[in-house]
Amino acid sequence: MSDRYDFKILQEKWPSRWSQSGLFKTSENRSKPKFYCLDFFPYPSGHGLSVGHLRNYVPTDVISRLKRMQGFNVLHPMGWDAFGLPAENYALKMGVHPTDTTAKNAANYRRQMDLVACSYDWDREINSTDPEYYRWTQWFFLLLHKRGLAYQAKGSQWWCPSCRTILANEQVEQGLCWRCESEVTKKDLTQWYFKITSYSERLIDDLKTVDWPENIKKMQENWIGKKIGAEVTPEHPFVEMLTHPDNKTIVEEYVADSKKKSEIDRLSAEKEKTGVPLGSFAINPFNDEKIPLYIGDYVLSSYGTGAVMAVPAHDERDFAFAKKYHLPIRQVIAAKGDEEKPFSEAFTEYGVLIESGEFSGETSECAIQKMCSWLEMKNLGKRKVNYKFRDWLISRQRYWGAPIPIIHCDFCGSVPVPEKELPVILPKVISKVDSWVKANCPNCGKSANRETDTMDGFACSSWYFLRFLDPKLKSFAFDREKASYWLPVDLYVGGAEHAVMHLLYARFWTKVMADEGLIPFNEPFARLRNQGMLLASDGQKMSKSKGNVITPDEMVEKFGPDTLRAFILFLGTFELEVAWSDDGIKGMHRFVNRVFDIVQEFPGGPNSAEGEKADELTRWIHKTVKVVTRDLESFSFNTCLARLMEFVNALSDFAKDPNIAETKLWREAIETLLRLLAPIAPFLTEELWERIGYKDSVHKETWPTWKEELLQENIAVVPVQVNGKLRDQVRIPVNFSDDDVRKECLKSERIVKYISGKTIVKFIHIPKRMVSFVVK
RNA sequence: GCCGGGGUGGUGAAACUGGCAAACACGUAAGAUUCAGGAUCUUAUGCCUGUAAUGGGUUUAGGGGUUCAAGUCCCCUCCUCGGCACCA
Repeated sequence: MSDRYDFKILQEKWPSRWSQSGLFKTSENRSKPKFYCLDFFPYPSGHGLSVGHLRNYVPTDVISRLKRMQGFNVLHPMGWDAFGLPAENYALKMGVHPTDTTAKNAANYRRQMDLVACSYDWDREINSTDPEYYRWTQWFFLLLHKRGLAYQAKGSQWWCPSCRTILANEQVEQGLCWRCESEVTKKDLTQWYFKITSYSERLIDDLKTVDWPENIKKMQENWIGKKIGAEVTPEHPFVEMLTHPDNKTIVEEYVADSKKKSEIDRLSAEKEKTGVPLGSFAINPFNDEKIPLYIGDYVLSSYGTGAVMAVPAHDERDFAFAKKYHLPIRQVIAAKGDEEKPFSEAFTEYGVLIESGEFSGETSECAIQKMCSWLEMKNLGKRKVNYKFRDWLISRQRYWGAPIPIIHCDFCGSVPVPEKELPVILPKVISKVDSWVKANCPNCGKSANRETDTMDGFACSSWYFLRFLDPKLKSFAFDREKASYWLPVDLYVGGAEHAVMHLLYARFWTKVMADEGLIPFNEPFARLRNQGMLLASDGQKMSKSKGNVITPDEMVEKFGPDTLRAFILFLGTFELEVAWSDDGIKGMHRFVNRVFDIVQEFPGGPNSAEGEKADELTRWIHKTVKVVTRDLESFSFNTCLARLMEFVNALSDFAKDPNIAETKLWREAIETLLRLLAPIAPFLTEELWERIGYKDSVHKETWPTWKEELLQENIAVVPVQVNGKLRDQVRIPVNFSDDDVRKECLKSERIVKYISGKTIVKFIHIPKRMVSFVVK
């Protein structure tokens, strides 16, 4: 047997043994506590995985392995969110059916995940494009429909010309399509929506109950955009109704004109605001004054009622508009104490009301409340909560998706496909096939047409975490009893780019399921963490077109899976973006080899170790167990590796001493090292575990624990400051009183040098940390 | 504009409730080994200064403050990345 670390031999040797013993199969042994560790549902792209993806999959794998060793029942599954455009476009271009591309790509992902030893339970692999999967996506559509949460409406919506489909609001980022980054335009179409807005309150409130990164919670909150104001009758001024006959022509021209302008122009904040008078007036209920009505392009039709009371003196946009059209600008709020100050631009801050009748003198905050109450009292209006949030548009004008299970009947309207007829299976051919579209109305039996739009892919990922519990179950989407055991997901890891898409949609579906009584929880993901992006060594994003992609395949070939895994963890702070380093991975390879050599060369012996050095090694063992455990649990993978490196550096020193290296204590040290390293470097540790004499797998070992009392030292080396400057380090027994410490410090010449001839004004002693003299 | 994250050596980064700034690596330099290259090992490495030692000074974007003590807390300014953006 080779006495060098040869990862290629280990890669041959171990995987078959592991799969034979079923090491990573999830057990349903309910006597253990459970841990559900999940990755975001990946789309298996034709490019395969890059090392960047491993920043997601390696940490979750390490945590899963840690939790297994800690005695948890771990569910760590993987599956494929495989509906989507690339496969469809590829099919159109190359004539290969998406089913085949999808299967091929998924198999490749799985091969690469195996390559880096991800310990998924592959018996639970799922694929959203499998009819046995999407039948349940369709079932959930029907559930939403039944509960009045799915509806059709015509409206102006985002259209991506490159993807040739409508998108939901969340899927447009800075005017660009989230997937292909094309500029989006608007289009009017009748579309299916899910009424996610009726869950706005709960989607905000329940954020308090989850352990998620603050910024993701904030993004969701901002996206929902709750705001309280007053709504004053009339509630909806339709343009035609309110247009005075004399102004009809110019208003119509204006509306036609605005429609021609591109979305980009209309959205620009700097653009000059335009509008035309309707020729009619509204009455301000507060002072009975006539207010001219205008139609303008800077008021959003989709927010609130689509009509606003302009306040030119206190809003920059209204100010600009009023100036342009010579409308009166009346100041009613002033800065406190500055009420007489002349006024030349919009004053948008809160202040004190002036010239506002009975409300004059009130602060803005109070006035808002009082004026709302005043309106409500007089029955002229009421407090109103508004949200920026829009309903989720789910129709996609694409082939490769889950068909919306609806039949359009001329007589009965849109009729849901009966549950027992699910799944509505996609036609084999990528085009509208008459024989597929034609169907009988489930209601009246007359001939009717199927809905040809498919569902947004985010529908598939809104419930997939339930399917893993029992992926082959025929009778329902998931096993309800298992759901109450396994869920919610204990740890969920993926990229921050899904902050307001997938994560919001999945939360919404979960709440609907809870309302239906299907599940006993309201939030699907208890703890969420986002990995940072991995850039190429040139600091740019890895992309095929730039030719800077690094694959796990080439790195495993060069350094093996253990080194690659450890390096991915060591590379940088988990949440932050970091650039790949070719030199860095060599350093990690050195470390892995050092571990191999030291364990191999010094397997320990029967002697017992005594004395100061033995105590020191004992402290090292316990301290390392403590910090490594803490670091893994807090996602500080980089410092975790640093601790393990320090430990190995220290062991290298200890090994030089035969009074240590041939003892049982040394044996304990290397066994502890192997256990701690097992989740990170599964091949290396398994091989060494065998070589030091164990028959069974290191991955079945229990996670080491530490004894707090064994990491205490009797003597602490404490820094001593004089007037804030470090002057010496003094060895102080930990049980010394403040006075003893003071005396001990004053024995140091280096300290006395700075104190002599002066008086000690203050003496501070923080045990084991710091001594500080203040002298004058 | 608003919201959120950042700014620490040549590089990636550490630093728990304020308590030795720069752990752990990479890189670099010198030495050992080697026919050579590579690999490995040892030592040094924030900056300035130096009488060379157990020396002195200085340093966490910039400025001010609180404190015996500040990367960490408070105030102001600058830069940067991400999200939202005519939401009245």
